[in-house]
Amino acid sequence: MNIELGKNETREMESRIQEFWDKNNFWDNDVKSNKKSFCTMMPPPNVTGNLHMGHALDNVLMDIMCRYKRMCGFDVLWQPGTDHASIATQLLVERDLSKRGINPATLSLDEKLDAAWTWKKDKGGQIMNQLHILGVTPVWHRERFTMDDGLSRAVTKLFVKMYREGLIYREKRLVNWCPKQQTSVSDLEVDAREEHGKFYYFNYPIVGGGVIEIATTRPETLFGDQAIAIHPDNEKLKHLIGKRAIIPLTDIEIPIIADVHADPDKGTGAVKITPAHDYDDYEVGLRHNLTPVCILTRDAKLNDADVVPEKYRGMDRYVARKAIIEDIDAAGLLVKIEDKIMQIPYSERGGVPVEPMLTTQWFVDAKKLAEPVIAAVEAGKVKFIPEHRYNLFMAWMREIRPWTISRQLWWGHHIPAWYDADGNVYVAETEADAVKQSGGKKLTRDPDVLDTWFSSGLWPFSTLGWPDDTPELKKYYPTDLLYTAADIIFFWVARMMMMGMYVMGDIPIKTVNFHGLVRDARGQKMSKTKGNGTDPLDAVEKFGVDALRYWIATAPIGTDLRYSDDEVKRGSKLLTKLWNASKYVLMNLHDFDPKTSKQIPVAERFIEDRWVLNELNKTIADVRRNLDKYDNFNARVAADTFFWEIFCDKYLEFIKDRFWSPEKYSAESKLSAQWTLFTVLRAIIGMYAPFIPFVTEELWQKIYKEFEGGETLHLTQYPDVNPEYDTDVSAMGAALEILKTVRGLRTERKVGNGAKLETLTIPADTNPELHGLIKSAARANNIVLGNGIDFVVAENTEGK
RNA sequence: GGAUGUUUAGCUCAGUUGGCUAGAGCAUCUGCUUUACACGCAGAGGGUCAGGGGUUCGAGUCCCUUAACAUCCA
Repeated sequence: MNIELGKNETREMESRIQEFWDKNNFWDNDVKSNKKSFCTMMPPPNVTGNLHMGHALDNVLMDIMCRYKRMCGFDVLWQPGTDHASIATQLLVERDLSKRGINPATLSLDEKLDAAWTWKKDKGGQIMNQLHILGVTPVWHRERFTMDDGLSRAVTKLFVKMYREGLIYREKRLVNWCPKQQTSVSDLEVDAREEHGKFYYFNYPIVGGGVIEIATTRPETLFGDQAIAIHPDNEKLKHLIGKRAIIPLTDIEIPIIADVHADPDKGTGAVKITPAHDYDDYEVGLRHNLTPVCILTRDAKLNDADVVPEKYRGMDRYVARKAIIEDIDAAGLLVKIEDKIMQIPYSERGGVPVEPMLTTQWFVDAKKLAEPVIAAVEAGKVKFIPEHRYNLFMAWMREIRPWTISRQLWWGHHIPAWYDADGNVYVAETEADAVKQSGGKKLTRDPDVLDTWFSSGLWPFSTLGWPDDTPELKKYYPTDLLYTAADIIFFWVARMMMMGMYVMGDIPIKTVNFHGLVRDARGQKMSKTKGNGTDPLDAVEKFGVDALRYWIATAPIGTDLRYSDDEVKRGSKLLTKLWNASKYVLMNLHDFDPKTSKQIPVAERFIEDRWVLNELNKTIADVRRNLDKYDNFNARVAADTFFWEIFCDKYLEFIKDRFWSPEKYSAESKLSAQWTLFTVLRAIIGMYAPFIPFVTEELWQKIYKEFEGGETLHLTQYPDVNPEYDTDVSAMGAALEILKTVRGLRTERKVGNGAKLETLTIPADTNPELHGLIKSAARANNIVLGNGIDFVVAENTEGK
């Protein structure tokens, strides 16, 4: 073999290899093959998004597994695609329009949609191109978008089906309302933030004399009050139950009622009940037949309801709060104001506190959908990694509430419902169907769109062709594995589970692997506002894709990962080491040819040869065992330990003398080492292939392709345990011990590692098979058998 | 307030079902231009495994408890 490895020009090499892969569609699935399938779904990123470390983490971890499975002979389908991301995209498009001097509010729906599709066309490919750079191997030509025709058809079809089966319904009730975006949002899109607020105590005059003191954090809603509640067992106040109180600043009378909601130990023990503006109060209202009266506009200003005095109409909720308190004070009704730490629910996207708002929305009966999921997960059909996520998932599933799916937005899947002039609703897959249902009336379409997670919940089967009955669905559903960050366990994973069970009758994913967050070197969350984020592509420019991937493969299960350039440099070091080791192996194979050189049976090879093969076997078993349970971290550690410590630091050193001074050894000494080098290096390259696919491909192309045939390393068999390599190498332990002791003595006696030893004394009972190895590895001219270990340094070290 | 997780070397983390002297990388120190690699090699120092209690022949690992931190839910 006459192969020389030059300098490794990482980025040049990586783009060359990427181009080679791109030309060949190596990663295509084959639905017709008889191979066992391995299927996974790419969590669809926002179509207009930019690649960040989180995406890099998901996709590289997934890629390691897909490459591994492919090399294990699976028919791998990794389904890529992007999400329309409803509100997130809509905000970007509107911002872009405004920047160009166009007020989005003045555009028609069609004009806005045009703008969004144009934007999608321009920016939509970007994140996929960025992912591509990471060398990941989804089946690219199968890329889907949640608003594709096929996927949209799935959404419509399912909506109609669920409506007909009573799982989707339309109802007027309190929902989380974002006054900024002026849309409903689901419970999940609300974040509680701790804030310093105030607890206001003031009096309501009682009809017939006296006052009742209440405490509230939201005085501005008082015009919507429908009652004051007192706990029925409240000894101090229960005599007031049945009387009527007057809302301050008005002459409106409301009843004082008995309800357990009024905690005698909180505040004053009496609470104002505002059914249209508080979830608990809404429930109280239902119990007591109170009418919810809404006193806020869609942008959270006091409205024109009869109960709202003229003065406060049009005031923002917080302006009104201040004004009302001042006026209550002026009226002599204010008792006191206390500081209070409060949890304020904020709209995730809008960035302002949400308002419980009485509106008509579409809901999914999540409780019903959750039942079969809970049963399936309890039956062990879904594996969570790490396991403790099981509890989190199940707790949420068991307490799931109705899912608000309508959004007052324009970008997304428009709800397939139409109304006639009387407000009757017709749900149908097409407008024509709806008209038919109505008996030919003139209908208008529901203006709302669906929560983006409604369509992404269908992802595991809509991308496989549902609602059509496709061979892909039969073969690849349920999918095998999902890597994702824990923060979308409810948003996405739970919704996929519910939709999957409902539509397909089976869970959509067998194993869900949650990884941690990527943090900066100091452990801070990466965020745009802090500016401490690292663009994965910057890291690629600095260190190369393989180095970044190697770093990602150090992600221990379920814990956060800290990014720093130094960490990624470790990847570079490993790559350089692999390159140099390969270079060295090739130097020693220049007079070797696997096609013609004489075979040396493993049993006849030198003990160090048999030892390294034996260690290789153990390592391969270890790596495979870990990869089989999706543990990339321990797989990589096992490969590293073998490659660096066993192969490079020990084996390559042990055999040097056999190459430099062949005359001292048997005729087959060199061949024995050459065969061993040739096979072990191949196994190392194979083992590392899923982790660092570029450099391993390059090495394979240069060294092994001509002997093995085939086109790419990544479609060869993953290294497997070879029973022939399991020979008795137990004697080797003694040699390693002796050599370690000698090195220790060298340090102790300040004898450099390069210095020759005149004589080396080793224990008399040392296995003779080891003498040659010990002599050469310890750089000793003579071996003497004696008691313990000692040496005499050669006077004038020769060969210097 | 509830739930879960974390706490092991200066730093970042491993440590499988309880079992030889608790490991790695980085950092530190010492030596080495040994003909693949100084992005390297050979060594060294550094840990009361968060604190306390318990089970056991034996506990970083199992149980109880306390504390700090993190995340999720309310």
